Order: sequence, then structure tokens, then C-alpha cells
Amino acid sequence: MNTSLSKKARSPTDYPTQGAGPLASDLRYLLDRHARPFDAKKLLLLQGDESSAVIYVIDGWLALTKSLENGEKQIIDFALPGDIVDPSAADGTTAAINVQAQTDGNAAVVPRATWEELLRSWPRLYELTQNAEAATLARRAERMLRLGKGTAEMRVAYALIEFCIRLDPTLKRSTPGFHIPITQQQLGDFIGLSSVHVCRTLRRLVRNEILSVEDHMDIQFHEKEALARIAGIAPADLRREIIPDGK
Amino acid sequence: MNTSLSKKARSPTDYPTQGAGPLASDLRYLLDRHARPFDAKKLLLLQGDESSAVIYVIDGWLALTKSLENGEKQIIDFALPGDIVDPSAADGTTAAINVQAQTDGNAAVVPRATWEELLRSWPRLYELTQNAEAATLARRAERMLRLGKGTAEMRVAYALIEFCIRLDPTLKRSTPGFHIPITQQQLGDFIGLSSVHVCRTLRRLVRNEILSVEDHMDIQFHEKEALARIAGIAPADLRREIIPDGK
DNA sequence: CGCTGAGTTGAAGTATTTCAAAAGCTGTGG
DNA sequence: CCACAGCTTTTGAAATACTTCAACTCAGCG
Repeated sequence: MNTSLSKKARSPTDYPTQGAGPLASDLRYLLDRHARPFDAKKLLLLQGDESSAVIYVIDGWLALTKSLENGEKQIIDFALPGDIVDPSAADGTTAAINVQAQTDGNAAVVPRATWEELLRSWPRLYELTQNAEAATLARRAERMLRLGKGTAEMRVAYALIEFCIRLDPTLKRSTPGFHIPITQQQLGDFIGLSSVHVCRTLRRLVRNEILSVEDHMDIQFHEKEALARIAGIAPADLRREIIPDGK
Repeated sequence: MNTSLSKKARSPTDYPTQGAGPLASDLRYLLDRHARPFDAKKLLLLQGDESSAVIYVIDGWLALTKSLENGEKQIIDFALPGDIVDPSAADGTTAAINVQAQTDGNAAVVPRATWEELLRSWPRLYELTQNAEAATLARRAERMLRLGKGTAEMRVAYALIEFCIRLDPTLKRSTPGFHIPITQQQLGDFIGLSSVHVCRTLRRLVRNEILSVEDHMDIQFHEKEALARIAGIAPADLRREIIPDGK
């Protein structure tokens, strides 16, 4: 087993399971029947592969990526517990993106036909899916806006706030800080910056006492308002935009 | 009426209606009942507005945008005839993006409840919607990849190829060139470049005889292979990825 | 104890932006 | 028909944000 993340003995339950919350327990049971564990860094699906399954993340993180021929990689999105990943392209049969495990975890991999069946028989699941899709589009749009028009500082600040909100949608987190299981290099691949510039930008935010970073991406916000100003977003607004109703 | 685009007396039918193709004529009739004409540049929906309607583009182009406080605007996507726009955020009731008419045209604005009803009664529409959603995600992911990791040349080349394919999904266009109803400034807002750099980049492509540009964005490809190499995509692959089956 | 991967920092290079000025087109009103 | 206003495109020059390269530190691990 890949132990790259186990050095801190982080159990799957260290990662939030907020997404599972709204699911009726009998539906969870159905999904659990399709559950498959995955190890961090495992490539689950390659762009262009035949694929007609929908992935429901039970716990752990997935990274959705695309690459250029020269090997440069863009992380299009991260899928967190409760998120639904439909990797298929417009032809319905090949994957438009790579799906790679970011941490250890579990996912229900449901063949499309079965998924459609589930949607038909569980109106509540259909509703959740609708809202989850809107959330995905909204958060990707926010990121595209900053990818196209934002400075490095804005991109970093926004990404951190997005992670913070997705990890604890209630906005009433019990602990002052939070951990994101990604390297600075990957944060760069996510927001379109070199790892070096991510480092410098984070350092600047720390120097200005807006936040602190410890022990490989344990983040703590100190000046939440300043950070939000830099990110160009009000956290409450962002929450409404990217967190499905009912969470 | 706003005449900014009527100088060339372009009738709506100058814009492609490929999306309407797969729709049964009786379904088209239902949608036509919700049809509303729009004038170029008209703002149809503002980010944050109450909105629970789905927009089916009948003809003309819509621009989906997001703005920063400082006024900088990113065009997240263009919606072409046959495309379905669901502007709602994760809360299901407010719009996550601005929707602005790019050209004159017509769109069916269907209240969400009615839309759900249509989906239930028209399996074919449901299927189309599924594929159209996959297409939207796939093409935005391709653009994000280049926004994050591509050079100006790559972004311009990719955008032009994307427009070319979306305007004529058959890849067997009757005329050698095609027109895109956007300014260089807007192309910049779409791919994250200043209008000045869009201009320089286009000029370089023209100088290298890869394509020609005339009369406000009448584009003609001369070295399609070279352009595809610069864009980092094989047109046939891109077509499979972003054009819904059956078009 | 030496290896590996992640983070940090400085210096140099480069892609892109910004600023500014001018030229081209299009529609408008005299 | 001409002159003018307004917008888009074009081009040059200077500024800048970010990348690349390279060297070094640090922590965890075999």
C-alpha cells in the first residue's frame, strides 16, 4: 500500500464526510455495494479511456486533471467526499479527464446504467445530483475567473478559502485551522502557477500575518477579512454559490 | 433595437442551428412557446439575481461571464444554438454567472419546474441534456488546461479551433472560412489575455501564414495541422470530446 | 547516515501587460 | 457627400508578474 500519506496516520475519517450526510441510510447502503477503496496517487482513469461509470466519492480526495503533450498538468478540480464525478466526454463513452486518487479513500464506482436507475428510483439522489452539478460549475467558474484575470495572490487566497469552505460547509469549524492534503506543486497545478511562485506567495501572506502554514499545508487564517479581500470574494457568498443546499 | 450587429444584416439564420437538429419537431414546438428574442449586448441575467429558469438557445450567441470587483471580466463560455444554459448556483435559486446576449437571437427561457417536466416526458431531451452537459464540462476543462498552462499562442489557436468545430460539427464545412461574432477584446476576456496581446498573437499567426483574419473576425485556416499542433489538440479528438453524439 | 521529496530563496530571463498614440471602419447628422 | 464621433485594431516602448534555473535546507524514512 502506498504510504505517502500515512506518515501522519490520517485515517479516512479525518477527511470530512459532509457529502454523505443528506443521503438516506438505505441509499448509502446501495452505494456502499459499489464501494472500492483506493490508495493515494493511484490513477483510476486515464483521459481517453473507455469509461461509462459515475464515481461517488465516499471518503478521501480525488484529483481531476488534464495534461498537455509536453507533460504540463492542470488540476481541473478536486473531488471531495460527497462529490459526484462524471468523467465522460460528450460522446458518453470516453473519459475527458484523468482521475487520480489524491489520498487514500473509498469511492462508489457505478456503471452509468445503474446510476440512471438509481436516479430514477431515488428522487432525493436526483435532487442532490442537480445541486452538486451546479456547485461544480459554479466553483470552476470562480476559478476560471481568477485563472484568467487574477494575480497570484488572488488565486492562492481564493483556493484556500474554497478549500476551507468545502472542508467545513457549516463555516463553524471546531478547530481553528484545517489541512489540505496537497503539495505546493499541486496547488500550483491547480491555480496555474509554478510551485516556486506558490511558495513565494504563501510566504508573503504569512509574512503579512494574514495566515500561517505549518507542517505541509496545515493552514490557519488570521485575517479572514483581508484574505477574502485579496481573494475577491465574501466567504458567505461563496458558500451559497458552491455548497449544495442541505449541507 | 440594438443595431450593433445588424450592420452586416446578418439574419439569425446566418448562425448555425445544429443544436436544433436532433430535436423532434413537436418538442421544438414546445420550446418555441417559451421563445423570447434578444438583442445583442442585452444583459439577460446578472450574477446573484434570483433565477430558476433554464435557457435553451434557439439561435444567436450568449456570453456567460463573471466579473471581479475591479471590473475585470472573464468570459466563462459562449452558448451557441442548441446549447443549454443553467445559470443557477448550488443553492438552486441565484445565478452564479452573468448571461449576456452576444448577438441578436432567440432563446427559450423555461422555468425550472417546467424544464423538469419536459425532461421527464421527453427521454430524448433528457439524453441530449446529459450529452450537452458533458460537452460543456469537457470544453471548459480544455480551456482551463490552457488558461493555466498554455502560452498565448496556444490559447488563441485552441479557441479558434473550438469555435470552428462548434460552428460546424460535421468538420465538412461548405465555406473555407467562418465568422466569430466577437471582438479581439472579448477573445482576450475569453482566454485570459489582454486585447493587445490577442492582436499581436493573431498577427503572428497571420504572418506565419497559418491563418488569415479579415473584416472583424472572418477566420480562415491555411495550415490546419500547424494550428492544431500549436493548440495542442487533434481536431477529430476535440470533436469527439465536445460535440454531443448525434450532431 | 545518506537518500528522497518538499519547501525556500536569489538571480536572471521572458511572456505578457500597460500605456500611449495613431490608423481604420461604421454609422450619424449636417 | 463630408466631417465627426466612437469603437476596434495595430504598433512601439517601458514596466512587471511570473517562470526558470540553481543551490540549499529540512524532515521523514529505509
